[in-house]
Amino acid sequence: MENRHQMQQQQRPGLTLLRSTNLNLDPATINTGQRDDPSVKELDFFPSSSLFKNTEYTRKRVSEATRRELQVENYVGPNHQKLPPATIFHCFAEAEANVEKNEMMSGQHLLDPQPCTKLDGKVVVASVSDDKSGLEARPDHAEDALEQSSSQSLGSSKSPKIEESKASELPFRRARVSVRAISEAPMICDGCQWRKYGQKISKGNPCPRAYYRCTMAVGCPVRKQVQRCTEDKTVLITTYEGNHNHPLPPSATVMANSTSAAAAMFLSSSGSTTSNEALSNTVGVFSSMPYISMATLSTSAPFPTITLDMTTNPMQLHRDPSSALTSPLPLHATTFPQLLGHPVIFPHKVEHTLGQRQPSFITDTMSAAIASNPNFTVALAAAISSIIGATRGNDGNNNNSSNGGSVLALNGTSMLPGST
DNA sequence: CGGTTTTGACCTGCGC
DNA sequence: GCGCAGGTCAAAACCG
Repeated sequence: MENRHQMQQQQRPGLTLLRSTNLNLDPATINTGQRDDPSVKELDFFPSSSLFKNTEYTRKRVSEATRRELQVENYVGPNHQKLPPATIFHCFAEAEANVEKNEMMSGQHLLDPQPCTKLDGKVVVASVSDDKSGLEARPDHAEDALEQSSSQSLGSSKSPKIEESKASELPFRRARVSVRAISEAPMICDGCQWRKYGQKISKGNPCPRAYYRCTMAVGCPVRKQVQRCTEDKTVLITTYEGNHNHPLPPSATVMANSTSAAAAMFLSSSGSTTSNEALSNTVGVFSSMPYISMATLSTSAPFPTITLDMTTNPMQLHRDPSSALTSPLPLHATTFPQLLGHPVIFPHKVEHTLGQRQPSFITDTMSAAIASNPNFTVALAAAISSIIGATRGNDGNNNNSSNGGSVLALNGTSMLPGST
């Protein structure tokens, strides 16, 4: 029996190791804005990295109008502190420097090619399947983390002893991020390429659960489960697990960042706080993600799971009308553009602009930078997240520090670098 | 023909 | 130890 299983493992590559080509992403699945929009500009976003040396990447167009929609929501640390303006400025300066650096390097892509963001030698990993210290993984350990994630996903193929020792080291072997969204489509389009490898009817739910594996890169450990909600068939529950080992297209990055931000906040909190605090902190993150109305955390499951509920009204659930930062704002029904391709409908969206909450000297800078260069938002997010990483390092000693981390919501989307 | 989906069998973990 | 349920494998069928 055991021998048979080992044979299965050895024979597996023939099926699971797939193409290095055929990465022609369906244009409909990429958030390119209005394709006929005259303001649409063309830009490269894929690297010529070794990973994709033999792949074909098409030039994708990104709507200028879509980019202008990017909004800086607010700056909230794990303890709900506002980020000091000086720190924000530092982030912008760093972001600008990185944008310039990236753009000067010919042949370099405009977006970070790695699932973790490198900043001046420091790597900040926002990972769904990460260990206790994973949010500040060292560069030379980034691959180890991925390897670990991968091996954990395929746990049965590893020796029980290794599994055991790893499990004993890690308070949570891995976390999952579950996204609830209203969709008529069989699967939400998150910009990644998936291969279905199984389907199962689980107990208590007549709707089958489908299992998908990311096929955008060989050996990518990311998996997801898709299932319809028993109570409401229009609600699609997508559960992500693992860490991409390849660059993501912008449309995928948005979702990946959002989910990784959730997991990252939870995991970082869980390392040094109680689960209640972790939950509190994690939920706090999503006060800056208007399209995510509810973030719940389940630690009763084998793996801690964060559920991002995009199906209900955020203001009714989590906004505190007495707070200046969370005062009621005009709402309107909208779709979430980053997930378009299939109509994923989010009931409400906070609508306000940069200047409403921040001192003008900051917001003007932000507006100009964001509007003029989409790369800036990416670099800015990376810079801010690097500060988060630094802050996390001090969390143990300084839980009430006013230099808390930050979450940057762009167009209602966390831009914390990382991946699902 | 190569990649994807289907689907029955199998493995593993967990509760009793 | 046994049964159950979730998760995965992999051969066959399907598809473009």
